Amino acid sequence: MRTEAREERRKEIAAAALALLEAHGYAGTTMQAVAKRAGASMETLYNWYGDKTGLFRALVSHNATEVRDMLEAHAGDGHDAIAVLEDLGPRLLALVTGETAIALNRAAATDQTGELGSAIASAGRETIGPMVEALFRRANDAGQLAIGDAQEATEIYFSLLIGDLQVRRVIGQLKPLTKAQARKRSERATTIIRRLYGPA
Amino acid sequence: MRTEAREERRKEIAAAALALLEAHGYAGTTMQAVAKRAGASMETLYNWYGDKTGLFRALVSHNATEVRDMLEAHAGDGHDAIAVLEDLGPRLLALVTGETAIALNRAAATDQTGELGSAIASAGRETIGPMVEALFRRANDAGQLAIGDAQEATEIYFSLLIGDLQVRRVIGQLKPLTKAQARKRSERATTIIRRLYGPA
DNA sequence: CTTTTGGCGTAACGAATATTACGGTTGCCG
DNA sequence: CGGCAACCGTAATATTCGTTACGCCAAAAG
Repeated sequence: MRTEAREERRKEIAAAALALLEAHGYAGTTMQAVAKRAGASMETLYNWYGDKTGLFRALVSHNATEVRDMLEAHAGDGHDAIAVLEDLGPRLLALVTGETAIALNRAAATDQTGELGSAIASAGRETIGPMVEALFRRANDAGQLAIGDAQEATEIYFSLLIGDLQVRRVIGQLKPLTKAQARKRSERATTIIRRLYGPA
Repeated sequence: MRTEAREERRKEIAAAALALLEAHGYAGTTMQAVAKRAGASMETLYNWYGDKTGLFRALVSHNATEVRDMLEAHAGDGHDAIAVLEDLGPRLLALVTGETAIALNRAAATDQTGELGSAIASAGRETIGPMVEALFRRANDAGQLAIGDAQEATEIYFSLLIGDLQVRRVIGQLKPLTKAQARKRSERATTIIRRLYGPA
């Protein structure tokens, strides 16, 4: 199989596994079902991914790079860091509370090894975090905000933006946010950040 | 079996199930293991709880009332609502990020029916929430804080206090908080609340 | 064109476990 | 003092997957 076709097949398998994961959860997603839906064989699944955990680990990191690419495309380099933040907020919310992210978090919740959790965390903490932190630094340098500790500001911003939405989604107590809800919540977060760090 | 002894046995079963849940997760906790550890029979388990989900549903609501009682004992009626909040903060954090709560949330994450999630949410949203909301109202009436919308203030407070700690605990990416960490985080939340709502 | 590699579809294997069944025992109740 | 209802300990039962094995085919390699 040419590398190109193989890459294509990987995406098909990932898509199949993800769809099943979102629909039936980790335990409810069987290798057979993934194989059937992807039009792949069990042999391929096990040769490529080792075991079930490996398949979903690949899923998580695949998804993580997608998220990163998507965000970097919108991290913007405009002069107005706050405007970028206001654009980024609803986008981030949609991502972290979307079906895909929630399904992956649910899977990680049942994974005793913690590997899935690590993969998820590295996408969030180590990729998205620094991106927002850089934004705050720029806002500080531009005199838009007076930020002492950019890392703490980032933590506070995420707390305000996301809060407990993810857990509530994970335990099935919250429907996906509408665009309006996401925008409102994002606005609240930026408003508070402005009040906390706004220049005197 | 006398009602008293039966109540005792219920507690033993709950304790056994909870211990196993914390150690091995929902899927890893078998009914056999619960029976053995509790010194109960399978027959009793199924007669009393119906099925495995029923057992854990009972566990959640049992735990919820315990949490509520524990908090109500400390909700205090002192004049200084903020002082009460500062005492409550670390306690709340310890609860929601503790082994028990996290294990129950993990279980709810795998429960397709959403029943476990509902039980958890009703403990949080419908019990703890109003309790804190009342505190804010009192602080407002006492002139300590100038709060327009007590419900929104509560949401913001919880976001700042808890943030994404629970998800991170659930996916195994965070160890239980030390007392010092909990205190620090609680202080940050109250400080910000004061800056947002402090009287002019 | 022949060989070989990789992959498909399906079936078989084994282990795990939710749920049910049952014989024996204990303690309440009339 | 019997009888009965509840409960214990343990053993089936039946099903569900993760994982492995295999026969066949297509396409890449030489």
